[in-house]
Amino acid sequence: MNAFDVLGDPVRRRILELLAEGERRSGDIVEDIQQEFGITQAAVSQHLRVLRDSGFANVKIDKQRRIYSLDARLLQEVDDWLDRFRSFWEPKLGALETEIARGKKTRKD
Amino acid sequence: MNAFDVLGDPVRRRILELLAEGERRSGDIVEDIQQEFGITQAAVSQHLRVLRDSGFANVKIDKQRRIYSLDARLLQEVDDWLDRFRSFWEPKLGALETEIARGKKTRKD
DNA sequence: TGTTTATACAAGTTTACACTTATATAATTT
DNA sequence: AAATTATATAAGTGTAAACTTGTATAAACA
Repeated sequence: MNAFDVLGDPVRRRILELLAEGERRSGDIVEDIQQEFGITQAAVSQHLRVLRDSGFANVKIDKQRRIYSLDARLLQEVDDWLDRFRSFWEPKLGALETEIARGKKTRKD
Repeated sequence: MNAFDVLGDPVRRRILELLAEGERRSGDIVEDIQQEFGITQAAVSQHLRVLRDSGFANVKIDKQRRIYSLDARLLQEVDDWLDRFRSFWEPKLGALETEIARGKKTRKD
């Protein structure tokens, strides 16, 4: 599943938003998502699997808990893809200004 | 179809990339996409429809030609959504610097 | 040790969507 | 006017994916 397909699902986007605030136990995520979307624990778990498999999230096992955290690399790739469209909405800046400001990886880090 | 779902398809992403370079006739797009993806004219036309309907593209009729152009607003929305994740890859900047550089619509323009 | 808690996985169902071929519509050319 | 070109639409099909219910696994607790 490509990054955009993963992001296509509102539940997964919400999970990523939650993870943007920090690590979270699977159960907590399940709770939040059930509140908002009314789906089962199994369904949430499957979304978490997609996020793991696609590279958007990492898991740490702590006894019988699973601690999920965000892996932002694919989101950054999305951000990079958007570069070619930015001229449509960003004011034109000097090259240096832009580079400084956007923290562009001039050297692929 | 939400913005991310629209972007989930590689053919549609490619069409948007083409449109980022400027307006294009349907037929030209069809040609390019057929080269790259080997799908029929009908399939490309359907993708163009999705792009129209979802708000990613506008069409101008010129005799029997359809001239497609990019509507970047939804892409900007995606960009805005990414804001909450940027701290994961962007160096921390002063607030003013950031605002200047990213062309933030502090005043909804 | 038996029950509960935390989580994942399996199997089945439904629906959406990315295609295909075939056809429609309208402008253009011969 | 007939044939061709440019494009869209219609109808049908296969597949993927988002769910469901039910079960497995492993740790925690009583």
